[in-house]
Amino acid sequence: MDPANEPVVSLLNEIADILELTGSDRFRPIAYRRAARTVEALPKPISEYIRDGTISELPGIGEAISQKIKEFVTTGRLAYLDNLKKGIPESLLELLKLQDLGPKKVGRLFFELKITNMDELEKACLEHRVQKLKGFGEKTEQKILQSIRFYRGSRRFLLSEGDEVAERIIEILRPHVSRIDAAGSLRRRKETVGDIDIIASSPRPSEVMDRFTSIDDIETIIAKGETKSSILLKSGIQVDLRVVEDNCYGAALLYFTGSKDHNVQLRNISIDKGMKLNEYGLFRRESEELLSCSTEQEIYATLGLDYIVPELREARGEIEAAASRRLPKLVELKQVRGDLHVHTNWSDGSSPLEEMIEAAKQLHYEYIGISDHSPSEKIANGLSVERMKEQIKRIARLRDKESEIHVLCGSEVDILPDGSLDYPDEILSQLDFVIASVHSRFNMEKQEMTKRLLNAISNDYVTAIGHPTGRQLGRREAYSFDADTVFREAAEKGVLLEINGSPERLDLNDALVMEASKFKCKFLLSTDAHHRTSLLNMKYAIAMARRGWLEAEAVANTLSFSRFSKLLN
DNA sequence: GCCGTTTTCGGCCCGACTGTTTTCAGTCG
Repeated sequence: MDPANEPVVSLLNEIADILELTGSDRFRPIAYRRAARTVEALPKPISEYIRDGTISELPGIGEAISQKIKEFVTTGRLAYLDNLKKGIPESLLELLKLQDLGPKKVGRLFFELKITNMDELEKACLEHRVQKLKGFGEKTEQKILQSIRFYRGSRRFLLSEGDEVAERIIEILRPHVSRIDAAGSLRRRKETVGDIDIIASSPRPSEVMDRFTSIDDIETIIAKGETKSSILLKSGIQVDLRVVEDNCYGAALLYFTGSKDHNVQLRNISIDKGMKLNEYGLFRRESEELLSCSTEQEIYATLGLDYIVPELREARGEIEAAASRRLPKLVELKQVRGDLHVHTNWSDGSSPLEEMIEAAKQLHYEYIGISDHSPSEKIANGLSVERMKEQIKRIARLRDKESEIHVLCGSEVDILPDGSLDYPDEILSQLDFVIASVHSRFNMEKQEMTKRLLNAISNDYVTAIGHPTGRQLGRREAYSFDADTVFREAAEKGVLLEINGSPERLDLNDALVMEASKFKCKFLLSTDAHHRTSLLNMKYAIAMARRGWLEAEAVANTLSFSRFSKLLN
Protein backbone atom coordinates (compact mmCIF):
# COMPACT_ATOMS: atom_id res chain seq x y z
CA MET A 1 0.00 0.00 0.00
CA ASP A 2 1.14 3.53 -0.69
CA PRO A 3 1.92 4.82 2.84
CA ALA A 4 0.03 8.02 2.10
CA ASN A 5 -3.18 6.03 1.83
CA GLU A 6 -2.95 4.31 5.18
CA PRO A 7 -4.92 6.98 7.08
CA VAL A 8 -7.75 6.77 4.55
CA VAL A 9 -7.87 2.98 4.78
CA SER A 10 -8.01 3.23 8.58
CA LEU A 11 -10.69 5.89 8.36
CA LEU A 12 -12.96 3.76 6.18
CA ASN A 13 -12.43 0.67 8.31
CA GLU A 14 -13.13 2.64 11.45
CA ILE A 15 -16.43 3.86 10.04
CA ALA A 16 -17.30 0.27 9.18
CA ASP A 17 -16.39 -0.88 12.69
CA ILE A 18 -18.60 1.68 14.38
CA LEU A 19 -21.48 1.07 12.00
CA GLU A 20 -21.29 -2.63 12.85
CA LEU A 21 -21.15 -2.01 16.58
CA THR A 22 -24.14 0.26 16.54
CA GLY A 23 -25.83 -2.25 14.28
CA SER A 24 -27.77 -0.26 11.74
CA ASP A 25 -28.04 -1.36 8.11
CA ARG A 26 -25.87 -4.42 7.81
CA PHE A 27 -24.72 -3.61 4.27
CA ARG A 28 -23.32 -0.17 4.92
CA PRO A 29 -20.26 -1.38 6.81
CA ILE A 30 -19.66 -3.90 4.03
CA ALA A 31 -19.65 -1.03 1.54
CA TYR A 32 -17.10 0.91 3.61
CA ARG A 33 -14.87 -2.12 3.93
CA ARG A 34 -14.96 -2.70 0.21
CA ALA A 35 -13.97 0.93 -0.35
CA ALA A 36 -11.13 0.49 2.16
CA ARG A 37 -9.83 -2.52 0.24
CA THR A 38 -9.92 -0.54 -2.97
CA VAL A 39 -7.90 2.31 -1.48
CA GLU A 40 -5.46 -0.13 0.07
CA ALA A 41 -4.68 -1.64 -3.32
CA LEU A 42 -4.07 1.70 -5.06
CA PRO A 43 -0.58 2.22 -6.42
CA LYS A 44 -0.70 5.98 -5.94
CA PRO A 45 -1.79 8.39 -3.19
CA ILE A 46 -5.55 8.84 -3.17
CA SER A 47 -5.00 12.60 -3.45
CA GLU A 48 -3.99 12.10 -7.08
CA TYR A 49 -7.31 10.43 -7.89
CA ILE A 50 -9.10 13.29 -6.19
CA ARG A 51 -7.10 15.79 -8.23
CA ASP A 52 -7.77 14.21 -11.61
CA GLY A 53 -11.41 13.50 -10.75
CA THR A 54 -11.25 9.72 -11.14
CA ILE A 55 -11.89 8.87 -7.50
CA SER A 56 -15.55 7.96 -7.87
CA GLU A 57 -14.71 5.69 -10.78
CA LEU A 58 -12.83 3.42 -8.38
CA PRO A 59 -14.71 0.21 -7.56
CA GLY A 60 -16.86 0.48 -4.46
CA ILE A 61 -16.33 4.21 -4.13
CA GLY A 62 -19.38 6.22 -5.04
CA GLU A 63 -20.60 9.70 -4.43
CA ALA A 64 -20.96 9.56 -0.65
CA ILE A 65 -17.67 7.85 0.13
CA SER A 66 -15.64 9.96 -2.28
CA GLN A 67 -17.04 13.11 -0.66
CA LYS A 68 -16.02 11.78 2.75
CA ILE A 69 -12.52 10.93 1.54
CA LYS A 70 -12.16 14.38 0.00
CA GLU A 71 -13.19 16.04 3.24
CA PHE A 72 -10.78 13.92 5.22
CA VAL A 73 -7.84 14.42 2.86
CA THR A 74 -8.30 18.17 2.58
CA THR A 75 -9.17 18.98 6.19
CA GLY A 76 -7.65 16.06 8.08
CA ARG A 77 -11.00 15.45 9.78
CA LEU A 78 -14.37 13.99 8.95
CA ALA A 79 -17.42 15.45 10.65
CA TYR A 80 -19.46 12.33 9.87
CA LEU A 81 -17.00 10.13 11.78
CA ASP A 82 -16.65 12.56 14.68
CA ASN A 83 -20.39 12.41 15.06
CA LEU A 84 -20.48 8.65 14.74
CA LYS A 85 -17.86 8.26 17.44
CA LYS A 86 -19.86 10.07 20.08
CA GLY A 87 -20.34 7.70 22.98
CA ILE A 88 -18.09 4.99 21.51
CA PRO A 89 -14.66 4.78 23.14
CA GLU A 90 -11.83 4.49 20.62
CA SER A 91 -10.34 1.57 22.52
CA LEU A 92 -13.51 -0.48 22.08
CA LEU A 93 -12.87 -0.85 18.36
CA GLU A 94 -9.69 -2.76 18.98
CA LEU A 95 -11.74 -5.59 20.49
CA LEU A 96 -13.18 -6.29 17.04
CA LYS A 97 -9.77 -7.51 15.97
CA LEU A 98 -9.96 -10.40 18.41
CA GLN A 99 -10.74 -13.74 16.85
CA ASP A 100 -14.32 -14.93 17.48
CA LEU A 101 -15.39 -11.52 18.72
CA GLY A 102 -17.55 -9.63 16.28
CA PRO A 103 -19.64 -6.51 16.50
CA LYS A 104 -22.59 -8.19 18.20
CA LYS A 105 -20.61 -9.57 21.09
CA VAL A 106 -18.42 -6.49 21.51
CA GLY A 107 -21.54 -4.36 21.54
CA ARG A 108 -23.03 -6.42 24.35
CA LEU A 109 -19.77 -6.38 26.34
CA PHE A 110 -19.81 -2.60 26.09
CA PHE A 111 -23.47 -1.96 26.78
CA GLU A 112 -23.98 -4.61 29.46
CA LEU A 113 -20.59 -4.86 31.20
CA LYS A 114 -19.30 -1.37 30.38
CA ILE A 115 -16.12 -2.88 28.97
CA THR A 116 -14.24 -0.34 26.87
CA ASN A 117 -10.81 -1.84 26.18
CA MET A 118 -8.71 -4.96 25.95
CA ASP A 119 -7.40 -4.83 29.53
CA GLU A 120 -10.90 -4.45 30.99
CA LEU A 121 -12.07 -7.36 28.87
CA GLU A 122 -9.22 -9.53 30.07
CA LYS A 123 -10.01 -8.63 33.67
CA ALA A 124 -13.72 -9.35 33.24
CA CYS A 125 -12.91 -12.77 31.78
CA LEU A 126 -10.52 -13.60 34.60
CA GLU A 127 -13.19 -12.60 37.11
CA HIS A 128 -15.73 -14.77 35.23
CA ARG A 129 -18.12 -11.90 34.69
CA VAL A 130 -18.30 -12.49 30.95
CA GLN A 131 -19.68 -16.04 31.19
CA LYS A 132 -22.67 -14.76 33.14
CA LEU A 133 -23.95 -12.82 30.13
CA LYS A 134 -26.72 -14.55 28.24
CA GLY A 135 -25.34 -16.22 25.15
CA PHE A 136 -21.81 -16.24 26.52
CA GLY A 137 -20.42 -19.16 28.51
CA GLU A 138 -17.35 -20.61 30.05
CA LYS A 139 -15.77 -21.65 26.76
CA THR A 140 -16.39 -18.28 25.18
CA GLU A 141 -14.62 -16.68 28.09
CA GLN A 142 -11.60 -18.96 27.68
CA LYS A 143 -11.56 -18.32 23.92
CA ILE A 144 -11.56 -14.59 24.47
CA LEU A 145 -8.57 -14.87 26.80
CA GLN A 146 -6.78 -16.95 24.21
CA SER A 147 -7.65 -14.47 21.45
CA ILE A 148 -6.22 -11.64 23.54
CA ARG A 149 -2.96 -13.54 23.97
CA PHE A 150 -2.82 -14.31 20.25
CA TYR A 151 -3.64 -10.76 19.25
CA ARG A 152 -0.89 -9.33 21.42
CA GLY A 153 1.70 -11.49 19.68
CA SER A 154 0.31 -11.54 16.16
CA ARG A 155 1.72 -10.26 12.93
CA ARG A 156 1.63 -11.00 9.24
CA PHE A 157 4.23 -13.38 7.90
CA LEU A 158 6.51 -13.17 4.92
CA LEU A 159 5.46 -15.14 1.86
CA SER A 160 8.66 -17.17 2.23
CA GLU A 161 7.83 -18.02 5.85
CA GLY A 162 4.38 -19.13 4.74
CA ASP A 163 5.90 -21.31 2.02
CA GLU A 164 8.13 -23.01 4.53
CA VAL A 165 5.31 -23.87 6.94
CA ALA A 166 2.92 -24.95 4.18
CA GLU A 167 5.48 -27.20 2.52
CA ARG A 168 6.28 -28.90 5.80
CA ILE A 169 2.65 -29.56 6.70
CA ILE A 170 1.83 -30.74 3.20
CA GLU A 171 4.64 -33.29 3.42
CA ILE A 172 3.31 -34.53 6.78
CA LEU A 173 -0.22 -34.94 5.41
CA ARG A 174 0.66 -36.26 1.97
CA PRO A 175 0.54 -39.96 2.94
CA HIS A 176 -3.07 -39.50 4.08
CA VAL A 177 -4.50 -37.57 1.12
CA SER A 178 -5.23 -37.92 -2.58
CA ARG A 179 -4.60 -34.30 -3.49
CA ILE A 180 -3.29 -31.44 -1.41
CA ASP A 181 -2.37 -27.80 -2.08
CA ALA A 182 -1.79 -24.57 -0.27
CA ALA A 183 -4.64 -22.18 -1.13
CA GLY A 184 -5.48 -18.67 0.05
CA SER A 185 -3.15 -15.72 -0.18
CA LEU A 186 -0.15 -18.04 -0.21
CA ARG A 187 -1.28 -19.57 -3.50
CA ARG A 188 -2.02 -16.11 -4.87
CA ARG A 189 1.55 -15.23 -3.90
CA LYS A 190 0.69 -12.15 -1.87
CA GLU A 191 3.72 -10.43 -0.38
CA THR A 192 2.67 -11.32 3.16
CA VAL A 193 0.25 -13.91 4.52
CA GLY A 194 -1.88 -13.66 7.65
CA ASP A 195 -2.56 -17.38 7.89
CA ILE A 196 -2.13 -20.51 5.82
CA ASP A 197 -4.97 -22.31 4.05
CA ILE A 198 -4.48 -25.88 2.99
CA ILE A 199 -6.97 -27.84 0.95
CA ALA A 200 -6.90 -31.59 0.53
CA SER A 201 -9.02 -34.45 -0.71
CA SER A 202 -9.15 -37.79 0.97
CA PRO A 203 -11.44 -40.81 1.25
CA ARG A 204 -10.71 -40.79 4.99
CA PRO A 205 -11.05 -37.18 6.16
CA SER A 206 -11.06 -37.93 9.88
CA GLU A 207 -7.67 -39.63 9.59
CA VAL A 208 -6.29 -36.49 7.92
CA MET A 209 -7.77 -34.27 10.61
CA ASP A 210 -6.31 -36.46 13.35
CA ARG A 211 -2.86 -36.23 11.81
CA PHE A 212 -3.22 -32.49 11.25
CA THR A 213 -4.22 -31.78 14.84
CA SER A 214 -1.35 -33.85 16.20
CA ILE A 215 1.49 -32.00 14.48
CA ASP A 216 4.16 -31.49 17.11
CA ASP A 217 4.56 -27.71 17.27
CA ILE A 218 0.91 -26.86 17.85
CA GLU A 219 0.15 -24.15 20.38
CA THR A 220 -3.61 -24.70 20.33
CA ILE A 221 -6.25 -26.43 18.27
CA ILE A 222 -8.69 -23.68 17.42
CA ALA A 223 -11.29 -25.89 15.79
CA LYS A 224 -11.57 -29.50 14.70
CA GLY A 225 -14.30 -30.87 12.51
CA GLU A 226 -14.83 -33.57 9.89
CA THR A 227 -14.07 -31.27 6.99
CA LYS A 228 -12.48 -28.22 8.53
CA SER A 229 -9.91 -27.67 11.26
CA SER A 230 -7.71 -24.81 12.41
CA ILE A 231 -4.55 -24.89 14.45
CA LEU A 232 -2.28 -22.25 15.87
CA LEU A 233 1.40 -23.12 15.68
CA LYS A 234 3.92 -22.13 18.32
CA SER A 235 5.43 -19.73 15.79
CA GLY A 236 2.17 -17.77 15.96
CA ILE A 237 0.98 -18.70 12.50
CA GLN A 238 -2.51 -20.12 12.05
CA VAL A 239 -3.13 -22.97 9.63
CA ASP A 240 -6.58 -23.89 8.34
CA LEU A 241 -7.18 -27.24 6.70
CA ARG A 242 -10.18 -28.14 4.58
CA VAL A 243 -10.74 -31.73 3.46
CA VAL A 244 -13.17 -32.37 0.61
CA GLU A 245 -14.19 -35.23 -1.64
CA ASP A 246 -11.84 -35.74 -4.51
CA ASN A 247 -14.34 -35.26 -7.33
CA CYS A 248 -15.04 -31.69 -6.22
CA TYR A 249 -11.46 -30.74 -5.49
CA GLY A 250 -11.37 -28.01 -8.13
CA ALA A 251 -14.36 -26.18 -6.70
CA ALA A 252 -12.87 -26.26 -3.23
CA LEU A 253 -9.47 -25.11 -4.41
CA LEU A 254 -11.05 -22.25 -6.33
CA TYR A 255 -13.17 -21.24 -3.39
CA PHE A 256 -10.37 -21.30 -0.82
CA THR A 257 -7.83 -19.61 -3.04
CA GLY A 258 -9.89 -16.43 -3.18
CA SER A 259 -9.49 -13.60 -3.12
CA LYS A 260 -12.73 -12.80 -1.45
CA ASP A 261 -13.49 -10.10 -3.99
CA HIS A 262 -12.63 -12.39 -6.90
CA ASN A 263 -14.99 -15.03 -5.49
CA VAL A 264 -17.78 -12.54 -5.07
CA GLN A 265 -17.39 -11.50 -8.70
CA LEU A 266 -17.42 -15.12 -9.84
CA ARG A 267 -20.54 -15.79 -7.82
CA ASN A 268 -22.25 -12.79 -9.29
CA ILE A 269 -21.42 -13.98 -12.79
CA SER A 270 -22.82 -17.38 -11.86
CA ILE A 271 -26.04 -15.79 -10.70
CA ASP A 272 -26.32 -13.78 -13.91
CA LYS A 273 -26.01 -17.00 -15.86
CA GLY A 274 -28.58 -18.82 -13.75
CA MET A 275 -25.98 -20.80 -11.87
CA LYS A 276 -24.75 -21.07 -8.31
CA LEU A 277 -21.12 -21.42 -7.23
CA ASN A 278 -19.95 -22.70 -3.89
CA GLU A 279 -17.07 -24.80 -2.60
CA TYR A 280 -18.78 -27.98 -3.83
CA GLY A 281 -19.18 -26.97 -7.42
CA LEU A 282 -21.00 -24.97 -10.01
CA PHE A 283 -24.71 -25.79 -10.11
CA ARG A 284 -27.72 -24.87 -12.22
CA ARG A 285 -29.66 -22.63 -9.92
CA GLU A 286 -33.12 -24.05 -10.50
CA SER A 287 -32.47 -27.77 -10.74
CA GLU A 288 -29.40 -27.90 -8.48
CA GLU A 289 -27.83 -29.97 -11.26
CA LEU A 290 -24.05 -30.16 -10.88
CA LEU A 291 -22.39 -28.55 -13.90
CA SER A 292 -18.72 -28.77 -13.01
CA CYS A 293 -16.43 -29.09 -10.04
CA SER A 294 -13.42 -31.31 -10.60
CA THR A 295 -10.94 -28.71 -11.82
CA GLU A 296 -10.69 -24.94 -11.68
CA GLN A 297 -10.14 -24.83 -15.44
CA GLU A 298 -13.47 -26.55 -16.02
CA ILE A 299 -15.34 -24.17 -13.73
CA TYR A 300 -13.93 -21.04 -15.37
CA ALA A 301 -14.74 -22.53 -18.77
CA THR A 302 -18.35 -23.28 -17.77
CA LEU A 303 -18.67 -19.67 -16.67
CA GLY A 304 -17.45 -18.58 -20.11
CA LEU A 305 -14.10 -17.40 -18.82
CA ASP A 306 -10.50 -18.15 -19.74
CA TYR A 307 -8.54 -19.77 -16.94
CA ILE A 308 -7.31 -17.17 -14.45
CA VAL A 309 -4.10 -18.05 -12.60
CA PRO A 310 -4.15 -17.55 -8.81
CA GLU A 311 -1.76 -14.57 -8.91
CA LEU A 312 -4.34 -12.54 -10.84
CA ARG A 313 -7.36 -13.32 -8.66
CA GLU A 314 -7.58 -9.96 -6.92
CA ALA A 315 -10.61 -8.39 -8.60
CA ARG A 316 -8.43 -5.98 -10.55
CA GLY A 317 -10.07 -6.52 -13.91
CA GLU A 318 -8.97 -10.11 -14.46
CA ILE A 319 -12.51 -11.39 -14.82
CA GLU A 320 -13.36 -8.86 -17.50
CA ALA A 321 -10.10 -9.73 -19.26
CA ALA A 322 -10.89 -13.44 -19.03
CA ALA A 323 -14.36 -12.88 -20.44
CA SER A 324 -12.99 -11.03 -23.45
CA ARG A 325 -9.97 -13.33 -23.94
CA ARG A 326 -7.51 -10.56 -23.15
CA LEU A 327 -5.65 -12.03 -20.18
CA PRO A 328 -1.90 -11.42 -20.30
CA LYS A 329 0.46 -14.31 -20.98
CA LEU A 330 2.33 -13.97 -17.72
CA VAL A 331 6.08 -14.28 -17.41
CA GLU A 332 7.22 -17.63 -15.97
CA LEU A 333 10.16 -18.64 -13.83
CA LYS A 334 11.57 -20.89 -16.55
CA GLN A 335 11.82 -17.90 -18.90
CA VAL A 336 14.32 -16.14 -16.67
CA ARG A 337 17.80 -16.53 -18.17
CA GLY A 338 19.98 -14.74 -15.69
CA ASP A 339 20.30 -12.96 -12.37
CA LEU A 340 22.21 -9.70 -12.06
CA HIS A 341 21.77 -8.72 -8.45
CA VAL A 342 24.18 -11.10 -6.77
CA HIS A 343 26.54 -10.42 -3.88
CA THR A 344 29.63 -12.43 -2.92
CA ASN A 345 31.94 -12.55 0.04
CA TRP A 346 33.87 -9.70 -1.57
CA SER A 347 31.29 -7.47 0.12
CA ASP A 348 28.55 -8.70 2.48
CA GLY A 349 27.68 -11.98 0.78
CA SER A 350 28.65 -15.26 2.37
CA SER A 351 29.51 -17.33 -0.69
CA PRO A 352 32.61 -16.93 -2.87
CA LEU A 353 32.35 -15.77 -6.50
CA GLU A 354 32.95 -19.27 -7.83
CA GLU A 355 30.13 -20.73 -5.74
CA MET A 356 27.63 -18.15 -6.94
CA ILE A 357 28.58 -18.85 -10.54
CA GLU A 358 28.29 -22.58 -9.93
CA ALA A 359 24.85 -22.16 -8.36
CA ALA A 360 23.71 -20.08 -11.35
CA LYS A 361 24.85 -22.84 -13.68
CA GLN A 362 22.80 -25.36 -11.75
CA LEU A 363 19.77 -23.17 -12.40
CA HIS A 364 20.64 -23.38 -16.12
CA TYR A 365 21.03 -19.65 -16.41
CA GLU A 366 22.71 -18.28 -19.53
CA TYR A 367 24.27 -15.43 -17.61
CA ILE A 368 24.99 -14.19 -14.13
CA GLY A 369 26.04 -10.72 -13.08
CA ILE A 370 28.02 -10.03 -9.93
CA SER A 371 27.03 -6.83 -8.17
CA ASP A 372 28.77 -6.28 -4.86
CA HIS A 373 28.39 -3.08 -2.87
CA SER A 374 30.15 0.23 -3.50
CA PRO A 375 32.48 2.03 -1.00
CA SER A 376 29.85 3.99 0.95
CA GLU A 377 28.39 0.73 2.20
CA LYS A 378 31.13 0.41 4.77
CA ILE A 379 29.05 -1.81 6.97
CA ALA A 380 28.57 -4.17 4.03
CA ASN A 381 32.27 -4.12 3.22
CA GLY A 382 31.65 -2.18 0.01
CA LEU A 383 34.41 -2.42 -2.57
CA SER A 384 36.84 0.49 -2.72
CA VAL A 385 37.93 1.68 -6.15
CA GLU A 386 41.05 -0.45 -5.83
CA ARG A 387 39.20 -3.60 -4.83
CA MET A 388 36.62 -3.02 -7.54
CA LYS A 389 39.40 -2.87 -10.13
CA GLU A 390 40.75 -6.08 -8.69
CA GLN A 391 37.34 -7.77 -8.90
CA ILE A 392 36.93 -6.64 -12.50
CA LYS A 393 40.16 -8.43 -13.38
CA ARG A 394 39.26 -11.48 -11.34
CA ILE A 395 35.90 -11.82 -13.05
CA ALA A 396 37.51 -11.33 -16.45
CA ARG A 397 39.73 -14.33 -15.75
CA LEU A 398 36.79 -16.46 -14.54
CA ARG A 399 34.79 -15.45 -17.58
CA ASP A 400 37.50 -16.69 -19.91
CA LYS A 401 37.48 -20.08 -18.25
CA GLU A 402 33.70 -20.45 -18.31
CA SER A 403 32.05 -22.17 -21.22
CA GLU A 404 28.63 -22.87 -19.72
CA ILE A 405 27.63 -19.43 -18.52
CA HIS A 406 28.36 -15.79 -19.31
CA VAL A 407 29.72 -13.97 -16.27
CA LEU A 408 29.15 -10.23 -16.09
CA CYS A 409 30.87 -7.84 -13.78
CA GLY A 410 28.70 -5.11 -12.35
CA SER A 411 28.06 -3.39 -9.07
CA GLU A 412 25.23 -2.36 -6.83
CA VAL A 413 26.26 1.27 -6.59
CA ASP A 414 24.88 3.56 -3.92
CA ILE A 415 22.87 6.54 -5.05
CA LEU A 416 24.35 9.27 -2.87
CA PRO A 417 22.02 11.84 -1.31
CA ASP A 418 22.51 14.26 -4.21
CA GLY A 419 21.74 11.56 -6.77
CA SER A 420 25.31 11.06 -7.92
CA LEU A 421 26.84 7.60 -7.90
CA ASP A 422 29.32 6.13 -5.47
CA TYR A 423 32.02 5.36 -8.07
CA PRO A 424 33.82 7.69 -10.47
CA ASP A 425 33.06 7.35 -14.18
CA GLU A 426 36.44 5.72 -14.64
CA ILE A 427 35.11 2.68 -12.75
CA LEU A 428 31.53 2.83 -13.97
CA SER A 429 32.72 2.76 -17.57
CA GLN A 430 34.54 -0.51 -16.97
CA LEU A 431 31.50 -2.30 -15.53
CA ASP A 432 29.17 -4.42 -17.64
CA PHE A 433 26.16 -3.06 -15.77
CA VAL A 434 25.20 -0.87 -12.82
CA ILE A 435 22.36 -1.37 -10.38
CA ALA A 436 21.88 1.95 -8.62
CA SER A 437 20.26 1.76 -5.19
CA VAL A 438 19.39 4.01 -2.28
CA HIS A 439 20.82 2.75 1.00
CA SER A 440 20.99 5.90 3.11
CA ARG A 441 19.00 8.99 4.13
CA PHE A 442 15.65 7.21 3.72
CA ASN A 443 13.74 10.00 5.38
CA MET A 444 14.37 12.66 2.75
CA GLU A 445 11.51 14.90 1.67
CA LYS A 446 9.50 13.53 -1.23
CA GLN A 447 10.68 16.14 -3.72
CA GLU A 448 14.29 15.75 -2.75
CA MET A 449 14.14 11.96 -2.98
CA THR A 450 12.43 12.17 -6.36
CA LYS A 451 15.22 14.44 -7.59
CA ARG A 452 17.79 12.06 -6.19
CA LEU A 453 16.32 9.14 -8.14
CA LEU A 454 15.91 11.19 -11.31
CA ASN A 455 19.55 12.17 -11.10
CA ALA A 456 20.56 8.54 -10.89
CA ILE A 457 18.34 7.65 -13.84
CA SER A 458 19.93 10.37 -15.93
CA ASN A 459 23.37 8.81 -15.41
CA ASP A 460 24.27 7.01 -18.64
CA TYR A 461 26.01 4.19 -16.82
CA VAL A 462 22.95 3.14 -14.84
CA THR A 463 21.30 -0.07 -16.04
CA ALA A 464 18.65 -0.47 -13.36
CA ILE A 465 17.31 1.07 -10.18
CA GLY A 466 17.66 -1.47 -7.37
CA HIS A 467 14.80 -2.13 -4.91
CA PRO A 468 13.18 1.12 -6.08
CA THR A 469 11.16 1.94 -2.95
CA GLY A 470 13.57 0.73 -0.28
CA ARG A 471 10.83 -0.82 1.83
CA GLN A 472 11.46 -3.81 4.05
CA LEU A 473 8.40 -5.78 5.04
CA GLY A 474 7.48 -5.38 8.68
CA ARG A 475 10.58 -3.26 9.28
CA ARG A 476 10.84 -0.18 7.12
CA GLU A 477 8.35 1.80 5.10
CA ALA A 478 9.11 2.79 1.54
CA TYR A 479 10.85 6.12 1.28
CA SER A 480 8.72 8.84 -0.16
CA PHE A 481 9.11 9.77 -3.84
CA ASP A 482 6.92 10.61 -6.80
CA ALA A 483 6.59 7.19 -8.39
CA ASP A 484 4.94 8.35 -11.63
CA THR A 485 7.65 10.92 -12.34
CA VAL A 486 10.39 8.40 -11.67
CA PHE A 487 8.69 5.67 -13.72
CA ARG A 488 8.11 8.01 -16.65
CA GLU A 489 11.74 9.04 -16.66
CA ALA A 490 13.02 5.47 -16.30
CA ALA A 491 10.93 4.42 -19.29
CA GLU A 492 12.16 7.40 -21.27
CA LYS A 493 15.85 6.75 -20.51
CA GLY A 494 15.58 2.97 -20.87
CA VAL A 495 16.60 2.40 -17.26
CA LEU A 496 15.24 -0.86 -15.91
CA LEU A 497 13.28 -1.11 -12.68
CA GLU A 498 14.28 -3.93 -10.42
CA ILE A 499 11.80 -6.38 -9.02
CA ASN A 500 13.82 -7.54 -6.06
CA GLY A 501 12.87 -11.06 -4.99
CA SER A 502 14.50 -10.97 -1.60
CA PRO A 503 11.58 -12.14 0.62
CA GLU A 504 11.70 -9.20 3.00
CA ARG A 505 11.87 -6.70 0.14
CA LEU A 506 9.67 -7.76 -2.81
CA ASP A 507 10.36 -4.37 -4.30
CA LEU A 508 8.76 -3.28 -6.59
CA ASN A 509 5.58 -4.92 -5.43
CA ASP A 510 2.63 -5.89 -7.61
CA ALA A 511 0.74 -2.59 -7.46
CA LEU A 512 3.81 -0.56 -8.39
CA VAL A 513 4.68 -2.97 -11.19
CA MET A 514 1.23 -2.33 -12.63
CA GLU A 515 1.69 1.40 -12.24
CA ALA A 516 5.14 1.37 -13.85
CA SER A 517 3.76 -0.70 -16.72
CA LYS A 518 1.44 2.15 -17.60
CA PHE A 519 4.57 4.09 -18.54
CA LYS A 520 5.94 1.15 -20.55
CA CYS A 521 8.79 0.58 -18.13
CA LYS A 522 10.97 -2.50 -18.50
CA PHE A 523 11.97 -4.59 -15.52
CA LEU A 524 14.88 -6.57 -14.16
CA LEU A 525 13.99 -9.57 -12.00
CA SER A 526 16.62 -10.38 -9.44
CA THR A 527 17.30 -12.00 -6.11
CA ASP A 528 19.76 -9.74 -4.28
CA ALA A 529 21.28 -13.06 -3.22
CA HIS A 530 23.85 -12.94 -0.44
CA HIS A 531 24.28 -16.71 -0.40
CA ARG A 532 24.24 -19.31 -3.16
CA THR A 533 20.93 -20.80 -1.97
CA SER A 534 19.24 -17.40 -2.20
CA LEU A 535 19.41 -17.49 -5.99
CA LEU A 536 16.25 -19.58 -5.61
CA ASN A 537 14.41 -16.46 -4.47
CA MET A 538 13.85 -15.60 -8.13
CA LYS A 539 10.46 -17.26 -7.65
CA TYR A 540 9.46 -14.35 -5.43
CA ALA A 541 10.48 -11.77 -8.02
CA ILE A 542 8.40 -13.80 -10.46
CA ALA A 543 5.49 -13.74 -8.02
CA MET A 544 5.47 -9.93 -7.89
CA ALA A 545 5.90 -9.71 -11.67
CA ARG A 546 2.99 -12.05 -12.32
CA ARG A 547 0.78 -10.35 -9.75
CA GLY A 548 1.67 -7.13 -11.58
CA TRP A 549 0.38 -8.64 -14.87
CA LEU A 550 3.82 -8.70 -16.54
CA GLU A 551 4.54 -10.60 -19.71
CA ALA A 552 8.03 -11.88 -20.54
CA GLU A 553 8.47 -9.10 -23.07
CA ALA A 554 8.62 -6.51 -20.29
CA VAL A 555 11.32 -8.39 -18.40
CA ALA A 556 14.84 -7.72 -19.64
CA ASN A 557 16.41 -10.82 -18.19
CA THR A 558 14.19 -13.15 -20.16
CA LEU A 559 16.25 -12.10 -23.19
CA SER A 560 18.92 -14.39 -24.60
CA PHE A 561 22.45 -13.34 -23.71
CA SER A 562 23.16 -11.84 -27.11
CA ARG A 563 20.06 -9.66 -26.99
CA PHE A 564 20.52 -8.84 -23.34
CA SER A 565 24.10 -7.72 -23.82
CA LYS A 566 23.03 -5.41 -26.66
CA LEU A 567 20.65 -3.82 -24.20
CA LEU A 568 23.53 -3.16 -21.82
CA ASN A 569 25.48 -1.19 -24.42
C1' DG B 1 -23.41 2.86 0.71
C1' DC B 2 -22.85 0.82 -3.97
C1' DC B 3 -24.54 -0.65 -8.25
C1' DG B 4 -27.16 -2.06 -12.87
C1' DT B 5 -26.97 -7.02 -20.70
C1' DT B 6 -33.70 -8.16 -17.16
C1' DT B 7 -33.22 -3.34 -12.12
C1' DT B 8 -32.08 3.99 -10.70
C1' DC B 9 -34.86 0.54 -6.32
C1' DG B 10 -33.92 -3.44 -4.09
C1' DG B 11 -30.88 -6.30 -3.89
C1' DC B 12 -26.11 -7.17 -1.77
C1' DC B 13 -21.88 -14.94 -1.69
C1' DC B 14 -22.59 -18.79 1.03
C1' DG B 15 -21.59 -22.59 3.98
C1' DA B 16 -18.88 -24.63 8.27
C1' DC B 17 -17.99 -24.52 12.97
C1' DT B 18 -18.73 -23.21 17.79
C1' DG B 19 -21.08 -22.48 21.88
C1' DT B 20 -25.05 -22.08 23.99
C1' DT B 21 -28.83 -23.42 22.78
C1' DT B 22 -33.09 -27.06 22.31
C1' DT B 23 -33.32 -24.56 16.94
C1' DC B 24 -29.93 -20.84 16.28
C1' DA B 25 -26.97 -16.59 16.41
C1' DG B 26 -22.46 -15.11 15.80
C1' DT B 27 -18.21 -15.35 13.48
C1' DC B 28 -15.16 -16.50 9.91
C1' DG B 29 -13.19 -16.98 5.43
